[in-house]
Amino acid sequence: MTLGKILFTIVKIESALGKIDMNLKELATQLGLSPTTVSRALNGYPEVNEATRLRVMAEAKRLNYHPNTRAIRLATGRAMAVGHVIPIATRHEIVNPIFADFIAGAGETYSRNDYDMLLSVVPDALEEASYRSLKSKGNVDGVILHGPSLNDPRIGLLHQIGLPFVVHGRASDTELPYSWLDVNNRRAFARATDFLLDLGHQRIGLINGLEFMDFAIRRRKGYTEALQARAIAPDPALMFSAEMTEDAGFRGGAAMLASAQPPSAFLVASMISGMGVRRAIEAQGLVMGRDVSVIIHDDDLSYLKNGADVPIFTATRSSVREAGRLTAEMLLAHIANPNLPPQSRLLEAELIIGQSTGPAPQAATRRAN
Amino acid sequence: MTLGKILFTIVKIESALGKIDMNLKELATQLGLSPTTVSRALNGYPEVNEATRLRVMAEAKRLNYHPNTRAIRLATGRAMAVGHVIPIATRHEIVNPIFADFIAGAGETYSRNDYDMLLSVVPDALEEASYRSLKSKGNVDGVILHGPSLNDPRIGLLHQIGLPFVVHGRASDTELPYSWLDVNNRRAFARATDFLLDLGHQRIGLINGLEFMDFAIRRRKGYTEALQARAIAPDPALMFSAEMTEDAGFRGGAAMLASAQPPSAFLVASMISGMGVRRAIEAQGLVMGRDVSVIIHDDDLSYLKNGADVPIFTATRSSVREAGRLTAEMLLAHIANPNLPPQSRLLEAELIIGQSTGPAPQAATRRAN
DNA sequence: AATCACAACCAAACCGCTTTGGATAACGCA
DNA sequence: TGCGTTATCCAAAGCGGTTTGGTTGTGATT
Repeated sequence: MTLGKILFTIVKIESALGKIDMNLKELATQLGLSPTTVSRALNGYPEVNEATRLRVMAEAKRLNYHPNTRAIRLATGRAMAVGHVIPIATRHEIVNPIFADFIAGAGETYSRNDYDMLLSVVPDALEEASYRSLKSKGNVDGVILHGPSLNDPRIGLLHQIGLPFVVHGRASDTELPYSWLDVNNRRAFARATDFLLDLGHQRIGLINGLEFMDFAIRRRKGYTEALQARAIAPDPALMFSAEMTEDAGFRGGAAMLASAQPPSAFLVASMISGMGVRRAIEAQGLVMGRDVSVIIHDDDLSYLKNGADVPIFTATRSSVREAGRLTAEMLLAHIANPNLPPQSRLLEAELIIGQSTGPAPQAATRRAN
Repeated sequence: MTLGKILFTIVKIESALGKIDMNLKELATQLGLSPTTVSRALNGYPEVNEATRLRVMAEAKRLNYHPNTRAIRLATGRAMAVGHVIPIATRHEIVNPIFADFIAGAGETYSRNDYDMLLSVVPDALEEASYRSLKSKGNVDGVILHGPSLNDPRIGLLHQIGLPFVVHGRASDTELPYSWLDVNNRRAFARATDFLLDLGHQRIGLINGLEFMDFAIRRRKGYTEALQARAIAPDPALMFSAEMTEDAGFRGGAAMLASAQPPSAFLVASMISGMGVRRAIEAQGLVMGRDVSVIIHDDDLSYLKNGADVPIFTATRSSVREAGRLTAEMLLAHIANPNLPPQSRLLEAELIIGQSTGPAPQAATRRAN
């Protein structure tokens, strides 16, 4: 018998002894009280003598009593859980680092409020069924909707099945009222564009996310509006849209740089695609920040910091983790009070100046003219 | 009244009418049967006439009956859920894209088996309490342990509280038996080192993950063993250990390249740190794959593909998403049969040849001698 | 014809908590 | 002294399923 096995056995015995799993009835018996009173004592109801309450709580702690969540849920009809449905396959972009950070933020809120977070990873085609079953089986009290598209059908669906929800982002063109939290993507990209224009850049490439996603639409709008405000006609050759991967960033950037009238600056949808754009710039033998400027949108991911003290990229920054925290709080408020009218919250991104931007080089300016 | 409000109202009314929420008893009454028989019919028990079963199932579908999960859980004592505890703050490296892909894979398995996935995001200090409450409150039937460290205390804890679990990775020096699934990190890095040595590289830098993590320890072991097998003494100046971020990859790579005896090749822990290393190489005016070779470990992340057809990086590749699927399957097997002895599974990484490696340049070879 | 096995179904207990609707005793006040 | 309050506590009925321990009717067996 190895040491491992011996330890294992000891642990087994210990845990067997300790496994008298306490329940309300047992605890009540031990205390010489009724389950009713014990339940009320523990849940802070007023009709319990304060001395009794203290005695109950002490005994509960001593006997290591923890109410069975399953029973509470059945009795109260609440799930004490929030769902996040993640469709995979075609919309796989959702399994991305941005999503991970959002989840981490939301999870913090749930933990603080004793809510569980349920993640459903389902094939695209089953997404609707997934929401329905979440509701009808009573698994969750509400959900957070991720990655809304232009006129997202899920909003109508959730309304219809009566499941409280908050959208992370917005869905343009949707008539139904709903709660949402979003970053002011339009303004962020307009400001970034303005910043580049102020530096003298005339040809600015847009490396956008997929443009059936609402946030990407708004970013393009901010970009084009800022250009038009200075009487510059947006050039379709300077607009690229794809998933926000390193590879896509590279391809989009490389294609534009190879064209007859290359841009002298880029506006990029994410840190990761920004790294691809940088690679494309360097592959041309150019230097980012000197020959070509880049501004990214920085979701302030915990593992993908935009540099330590000095940011690598000039960026429009907004913490997606914080967004997760706040969105979850909004949802919990709606769950606590179902009559709450739809709420919304628009976060502003801050413009961070890093090393990736500089005045438009003369050569580039000449080329542009 | 806006169109939105009208639509909203219509939807409200519709959903109010449709909300007769069916339950077992109701369904049984409609069918003229007892709840017992209906339950058995739906759950596939043999003591039900086949014709009756079909009638029950048809009626259940017609009336849109879905059993209440909370009730099932209470009645059966099973949670039908698996937990993943994610500590934040100091060990925040866990909220990383690799984790996200693992979760996506595990989630697929859960969905297929009608299990829920519970994510608990808790502050470091509360991690132990979190496991205990998951168990005592009966929220989950088992958990998956992430990111094991050298002699991970959580393994003893889970044994003690009697919660079924499977470890993603391994914990060296742990005496207790436990189930795990891991990539053969030692062999992967040994093979990669061999490959570089075969190309003539003599000085190979290691850009490793944090070395209190088990996988990082094994990778270093593979690296040093391969060197020693060719009578090359590992040089501490060529070993760097940090979180697997782009920035850390850059710093580690830059420092080594700036030294008196720079490496002609790097072995890097992840795609992301690899991108940092590439930046460091290019910052020196060198070309990756020609002047300096790089091999990364590629977790085959869905959003961070290592190039399209031709891999950017030569890499040791192993899909972490697939690992998630398999680990979850192992756990479900243990939950289904608690007497199952500990299982383990070691996945081999494949060596992918990309554009980031080439023969050691003469200059580098001379410098190394 | 009596017995038995078996197929098909059901009543009621149970899971562990919450909550409704009292019950009891002490207290306050006319 | 009598009665309404108030403070405490409790029995029992849910919540919506599963499961135990039957019951009933029918055809086969002897």
